[in-house]
Amino acid sequence: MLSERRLEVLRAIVQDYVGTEEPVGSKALTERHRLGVSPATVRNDMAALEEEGFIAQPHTSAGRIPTDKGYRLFVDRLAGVKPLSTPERRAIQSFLDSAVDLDDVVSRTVRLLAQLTRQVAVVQYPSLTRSTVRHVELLLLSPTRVMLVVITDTGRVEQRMVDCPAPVGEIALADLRARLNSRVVGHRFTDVPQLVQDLHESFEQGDRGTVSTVVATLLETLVEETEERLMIGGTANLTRFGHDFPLVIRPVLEALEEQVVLLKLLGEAKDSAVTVRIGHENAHEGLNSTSVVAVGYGSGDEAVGKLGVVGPTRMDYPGTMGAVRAVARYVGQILAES
Amino acid sequence: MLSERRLEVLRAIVQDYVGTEEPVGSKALTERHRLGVSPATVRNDMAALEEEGFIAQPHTSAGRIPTDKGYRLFVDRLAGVKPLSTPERRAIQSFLDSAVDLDDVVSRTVRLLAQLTRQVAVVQYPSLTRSTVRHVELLLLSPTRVMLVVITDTGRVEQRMVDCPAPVGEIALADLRARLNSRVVGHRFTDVPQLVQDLHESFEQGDRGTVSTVVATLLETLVEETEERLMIGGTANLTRFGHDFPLVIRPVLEALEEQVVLLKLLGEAKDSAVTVRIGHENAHEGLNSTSVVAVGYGSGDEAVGKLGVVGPTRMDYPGTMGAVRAVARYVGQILAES
DNA sequence: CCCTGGCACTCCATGGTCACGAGTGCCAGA
DNA sequence: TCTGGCACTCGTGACCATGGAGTGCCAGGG
Repeated sequence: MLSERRLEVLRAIVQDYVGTEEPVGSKALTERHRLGVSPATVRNDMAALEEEGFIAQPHTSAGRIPTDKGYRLFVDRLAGVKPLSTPERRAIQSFLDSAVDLDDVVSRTVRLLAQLTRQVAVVQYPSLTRSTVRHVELLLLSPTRVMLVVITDTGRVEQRMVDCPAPVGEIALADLRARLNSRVVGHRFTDVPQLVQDLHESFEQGDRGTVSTVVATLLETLVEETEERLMIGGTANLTRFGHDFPLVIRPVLEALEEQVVLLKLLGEAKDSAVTVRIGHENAHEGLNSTSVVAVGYGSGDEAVGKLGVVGPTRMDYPGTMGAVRAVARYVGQILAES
Repeated sequence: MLSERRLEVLRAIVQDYVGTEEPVGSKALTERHRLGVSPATVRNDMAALEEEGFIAQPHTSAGRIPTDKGYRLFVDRLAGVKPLSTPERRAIQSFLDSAVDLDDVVSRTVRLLAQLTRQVAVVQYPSLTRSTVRHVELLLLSPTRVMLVVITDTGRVEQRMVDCPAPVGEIALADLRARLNSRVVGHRFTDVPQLVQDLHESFEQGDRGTVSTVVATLLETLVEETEERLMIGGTANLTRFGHDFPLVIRPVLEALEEQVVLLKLLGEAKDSAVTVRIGHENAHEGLNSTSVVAVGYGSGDEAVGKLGVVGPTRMDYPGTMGAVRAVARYVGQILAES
């Protein structure tokens, strides 16, 4: 067990190192923090902390640097989440309020997060897996060409062209439209497949091909729509990684271009609380020297998406967590309103 | 006027420097290239080339490095466009052929360009300024809520919700739909505003508010749709910038995040021929140590969009130009087919 | 007139030495 | 259990010497 003071020393080390980006020694520590003990005592504490693996020295006779484990302890037990100032909150709100559509909300959120945290921001588009169908529309563009439009309860609209195997008339189409709607309206995307499974059976032989094609396209559209997309920004902040950054930055950039990796990363975050993954806690190798701070956002109690930032393990955790949490809240509000 | 041999020397310098990334001296040049003259002669030529501003030396008694002006001459007069190999072409084609929709085409193109050139790729979405309206659909979702759907001749579909100032009936809506279509179908986006200008006048007083709202939303949609968007990729290749890259990379990353800057950059490219902007020829300051190779792509003779790459001025121009040109061609083909 | 070999000069890069200072570990004493 | 003191370790930066690559210039030859 670590004594109270040793934890205090660890906290001081983390804070100083985050600020100066340089290994911190016992003397400097006692000068910058009111620990009430001498450097020699701090040295003993440091030795103990190193023994436990919370800090390390780059080389003998250099100051100490927090390890991933040290940051973990710091985040879990020593640091709170630093709330944003009132002006900051106001700025966030007004910036997000002026968004005109979903794309705009997401892109503004990314820029906001990047600017607030001075790190790389990642925002997942709101997931539609829980969306329901509000209306399905079919338009006859030519005898064998139908446009399929799906409207969701979130106000999102998707459309697709359908080439029919045989000419189709307005009347048959109206019939299909009506039956389709009566079956799927109000239901979740995920339930649609079984709801329309045997729809073609209730049609005449001649129209079955068309019905099947339309239904298939509808299912395709819904599946594709629930695919998760995301937006990133603030990559210029990667230059803040530190001196050795040429080596670090490449795998990070590569990881950032792999949407799959990022989605997995965000997916690991809990919905409700800010989740922090530090250094090697990240499964992806290229991100071993970065930390990911993420949280879910949503209009109600359920998260409809996640957002977060990627930065050096040496980051201001309380501030970053505060910013991420605040942005997630406001995004949730905005989405609930629209 | 520069003699033939001096141009040959410049070409050799550019080629060597691009390959080695180190200042090239007279002796090394004569060894690696069959110039048929001695180092001393080359030195004289170099002095002349330096006098004219085509090359420079980082410090006295170091080798020479091409200047922006030197690269310019190289691109204009000394280097051809290196065509891709047949396997490369085949790979491009099959990779692009498997794209399923427009977004996919663009994203595949970006990845392709980045991989082929090993540089940062930028692809502009096909512009819709020349598109025409194929069909306008209005759907009554609730008494005061109408969905507006616009279908373009390129198969693209856009939709928007309209909140009407007063309840509207199916009949009035059908009327509006018919008149709207008869006016705008087949016309270009840019012509639509004046075509629908006085449309509301032919409606009864009670419906005019709705008509105006719908028309306004239609115009909004078309304007927004013609807004230019783009996609970038391969930012990990920024690490190939060279030793001094920490200083160079930040402004480049910043510029890449500014869509406006990039659009302007691409906009400066000619439609039909591969355009190269070298170093300080780029208006944007952050890109003063980069070169931009861009070209328009299109399904017919007209360009519907542009694409290109951003890389260090020290780049393989013939190869890059070849790749950019080839990709643009195939993208044009793909778009023409769909 | 142009090319060539020779020569002196410049300057960067490399590597070695050295002193300094920050930081540590340990120990004896309060 | 804390503290002050002390010896020790190492990385850093300054300084210097050396080597080598490259240049500019000049005189001589085709």
